[in-house]
Amino acid sequence: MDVTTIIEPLNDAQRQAVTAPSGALLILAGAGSGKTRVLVHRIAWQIEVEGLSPQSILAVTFTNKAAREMRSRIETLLNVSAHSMWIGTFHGLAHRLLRRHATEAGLPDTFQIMDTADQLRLIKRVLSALNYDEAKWPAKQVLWHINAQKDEGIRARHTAETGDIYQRTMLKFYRAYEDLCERSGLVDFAELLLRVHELWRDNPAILAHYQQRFQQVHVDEFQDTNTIQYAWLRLLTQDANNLFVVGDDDQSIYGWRGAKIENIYAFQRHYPDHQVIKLEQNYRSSGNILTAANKIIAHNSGRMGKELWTQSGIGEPILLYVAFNEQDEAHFVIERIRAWADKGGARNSIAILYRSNAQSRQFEERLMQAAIPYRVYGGLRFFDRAEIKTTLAYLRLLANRHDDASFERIINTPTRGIGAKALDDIRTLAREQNSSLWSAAIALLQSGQQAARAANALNGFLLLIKQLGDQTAPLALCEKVKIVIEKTGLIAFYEKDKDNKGEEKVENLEELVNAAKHFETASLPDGEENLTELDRFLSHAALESGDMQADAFEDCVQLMTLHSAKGLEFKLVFLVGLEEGLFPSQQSVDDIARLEEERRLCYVGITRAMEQLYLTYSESRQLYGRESYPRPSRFLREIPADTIQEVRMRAQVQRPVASVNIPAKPALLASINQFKTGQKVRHEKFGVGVILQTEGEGKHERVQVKFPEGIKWLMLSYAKLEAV
DNA sequence: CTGACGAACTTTTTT
DNA sequence: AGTTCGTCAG
Repeated sequence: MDVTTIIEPLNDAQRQAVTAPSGALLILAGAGSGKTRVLVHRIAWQIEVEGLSPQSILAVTFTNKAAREMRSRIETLLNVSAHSMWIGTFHGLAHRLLRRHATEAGLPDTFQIMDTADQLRLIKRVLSALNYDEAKWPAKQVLWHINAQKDEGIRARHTAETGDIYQRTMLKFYRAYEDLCERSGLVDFAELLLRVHELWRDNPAILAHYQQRFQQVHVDEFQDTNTIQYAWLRLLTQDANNLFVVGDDDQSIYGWRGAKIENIYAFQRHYPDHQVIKLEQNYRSSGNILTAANKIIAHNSGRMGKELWTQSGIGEPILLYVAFNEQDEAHFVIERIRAWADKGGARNSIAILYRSNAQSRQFEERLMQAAIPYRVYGGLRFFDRAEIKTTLAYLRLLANRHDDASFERIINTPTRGIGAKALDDIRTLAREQNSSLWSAAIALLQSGQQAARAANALNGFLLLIKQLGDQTAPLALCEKVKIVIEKTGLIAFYEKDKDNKGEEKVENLEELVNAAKHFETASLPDGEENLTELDRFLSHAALESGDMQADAFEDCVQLMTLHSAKGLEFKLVFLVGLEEGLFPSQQSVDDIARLEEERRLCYVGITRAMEQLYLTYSESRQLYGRESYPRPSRFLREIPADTIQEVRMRAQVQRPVASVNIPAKPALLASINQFKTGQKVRHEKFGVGVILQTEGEGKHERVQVKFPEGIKWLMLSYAKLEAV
């Protein structure tokens, strides 16, 4: 293979990164600077030029999608199968390692992975078993606490029984939860990572084996790694310094779920001989967009420092639209989308980006009205759907009778007359004899203490599972699935459910059979040879919740949160709802660290745009059922004026009734002389109040008024205020 | 076990 | 406002 294919398409900085000698490398890759390309070409370089064998390559990503993309791009570039390379997510790779070394890691061979919903179910069980009131100890909070501990590498046994009641109680939950997981053979997502860390830490021989095997370790989105993930990487590479990480401190937007930007600084301390290479040339956006992005992010402190630039010229100005209300905002956006499409622009090159999911509705309604096809990201994924999870729970119980999370899920789904009472008895007995629910159910039935009807129902369930087990044992995976959905009555259950969703669920179940069939042929066991096909399928389902299929290739306008937009690019981007309290979100405004994360989110949003960026905000917005009059986002002020142009549109939407008869001019005049701090005013809805402060001018002038029911910001040109 | 009513919420999401 | 979740009666 010709080496020029690898280095020819690269710019200087990229080439420097790709061809750097082995060692600790930190690639600071700005948005749109070709970071995946660098990663892919680096790996190709190591194989083709440095002569590394594909087996000695490890590449870690955060999402399955990123892993797939990297693998396929390497295959395209090298024109060989990348099968023998370890490319995957942290969780996927951890899973693989644990399957290989289950015994050393202290896990049963057939351990299964549970997702967050399963985990929550188990925690609820722990809480009720320990007799704690869920109102006072919300399961969600306990889950969060346990995961946070695991992400920091802390086990229950590492924590001393000191501290306040809260700490001690949480510790108690943590301990009980660990016991339950152990007994059920279940492992949550955080546990996968923690276990591998412990496996390597406590088994020098195993660690040495992998240290030797993986001559080069590559990490994508390094700024998103949490404590345990970084600790994992360090164990693997600390002696050889063979760690190649790519990341962007300015695009760290997952601090709230444990990601540590500090890992970037820690990297520089831990690998003293490291080299830093910055990728600052941007191949995505026009000059104005980059200028705005650079200026905004410059307001953050403690950055590594990076300035994006482009050869492609200034481009169109960024356009700002100030809407009366959220309907007007949506209307404006849809008009511009229509204009873009009329000029022949593809709809799937358009994105509407918002801070919170709730904002999508206005846009969906308008798009629907305008008959423009659209797609909202972030819905339920395939393996997360209730009917799918239920079927999987049956399969899991077939694979392992002591899987309590699954047992609970299906014991009465579809309903078979096993009510809360019976389930409670089973739980109590399980607790008393310290056994799984399955064993307890058998014991309960044998004790003969139940009412005839309850005993009958329970017997029916146990029998069903036993029969299914016997019947499906010799069958192929997809036949197993087929039998399960038929014999359990799930199909019949959903067919009866005419509430317009039943039909879809039946289709999904059939799709699951398909997925199983596909899995039989597609999956090559590796590191999982000792597992049954069913076990492997179940792990696959847990680790890969499955992108939403279909629609993806249709020519649709894309609607998504700023978080889901990371890594994507669109010719035309609408960044909407730029208002204080929304973006930055209310919860972030009085904490500098969180505010800076919001700013990075804004940076991410802006840098999604290739050709045209629209920013919008609304002067009034319905929020939690109340009318609010938010101030424009501070981020707007951080964008240089010469890159922005305000769009004036004639009102095509009715103004709110309260303001329809107020001509703009008089309101403006009135605002100059009439209202001052300390003055009393009357509002038709809020009553009499006192002005606390004023701000802005002309159409944008607003006053803060203290009313009996609270303090409000009011837009003078819309709120009908009378002097008292 | 279903359905209805009322209370309590309400940033972001992957594995 | 709209949704979800838990409790209560039937």
